[in-house]
Amino acid sequence: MVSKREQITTSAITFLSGKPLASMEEIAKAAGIGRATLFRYFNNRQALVDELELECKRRLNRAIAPYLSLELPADQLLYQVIKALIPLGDSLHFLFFEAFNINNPQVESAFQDDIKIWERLIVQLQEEGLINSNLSHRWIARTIDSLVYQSWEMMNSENLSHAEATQFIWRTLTQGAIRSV
Amino acid sequence: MVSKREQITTSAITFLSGKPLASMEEIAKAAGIGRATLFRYFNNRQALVDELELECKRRLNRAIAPYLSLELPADQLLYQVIKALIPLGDSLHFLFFEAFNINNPQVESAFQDDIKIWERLIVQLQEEGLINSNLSHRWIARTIDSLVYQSWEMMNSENLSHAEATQFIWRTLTQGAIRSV
DNA sequence: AAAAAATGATACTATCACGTCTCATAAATG
DNA sequence: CATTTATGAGACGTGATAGTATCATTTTTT
Repeated sequence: MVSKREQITTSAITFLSGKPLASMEEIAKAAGIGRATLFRYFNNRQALVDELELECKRRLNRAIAPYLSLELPADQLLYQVIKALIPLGDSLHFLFFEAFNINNPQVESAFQDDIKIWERLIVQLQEEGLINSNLSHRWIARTIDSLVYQSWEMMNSENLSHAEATQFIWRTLTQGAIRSV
Repeated sequence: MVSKREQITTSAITFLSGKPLASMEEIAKAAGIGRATLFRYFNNRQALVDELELECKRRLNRAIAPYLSLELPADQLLYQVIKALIPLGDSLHFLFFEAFNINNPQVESAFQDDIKIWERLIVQLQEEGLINSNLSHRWIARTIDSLVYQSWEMMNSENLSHAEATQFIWRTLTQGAIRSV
């Protein structure tokens, strides 16, 4: 039994991930409710967006939490995390687009924890000698982000399956995409 | 001697790549002209955006044209193309953002040629046995796009140099970013 | 210097989306 | 069945922006 507020949230994340600049009326319509009702649940657009960002964060945390406690080797951990993120394309796409304008400091601070988890994972990879030492931490972190993001778009527009997406990302990360002579 | 129209175009591409939703007034101000003058050069926003997209396309073509005629091995060709694209971050970033809403069919068809050039390059790579055969053409094309795009953002926000960007992209493409045990 | 063209400022209209409010109706609750 | 609550439709005011039009001023041309 999900609350109506949760229904709206879920619908809005999906809808906004496809049309980030949609009006409140469009968001309401996509959720199957009237515009007035949407404003009854969320005082204004900012309140809605804040809520959506936090919900996305919760989803990401929930998806990867099981693996963080397993004490896996860093590369296996990374593989599991990527695999777990793939089905969360909506949330990730929404966050990527919204990342520019996270205004609410409360929301922003909530994401600091996740950034730390991410950094810790990269450092762990480095300590186990698994990072291509020619590349910087930041580059690697962003490359992973980019590939996950790209997967979502291709899963939407060019029927790429979850399984393929996971494999493509992993192969690209560990083997590269092309061979140089 | 560049025309005023070209000055405006250049300024607008740079400005919009940083603030894609800027108003006409902001675009005018960034170009150092009045809003009215901006509307004298471009009848409406759509006309401006169309022009900017075509200008970006011209820049990309101009940058890579020299290498297309050289009959290089595909991997060297790709390397040169990527290297040539790096300084065009503004144009690429603008196009990435605008890619969603290319409405003008005339503009859209103009980009078909480039897509073909891109596809041809990937096919050439494949024929020379340089593609990781576990990955699809589309995946590889998009991965390259993503990495170039990512470079632009990092060159802007985290003082990544052109040279580093080129090397990071190439290493990531040919070696991957991490090693798996 | 005189004429012509380009420009900036400003006012104006139209549109669109946000956010508020009211009211009639539907749904849930007792 | 009666009451309360939730909802949808729509009116309304507000503010931002697109696009048009005017006019004084600057710049360019001749």
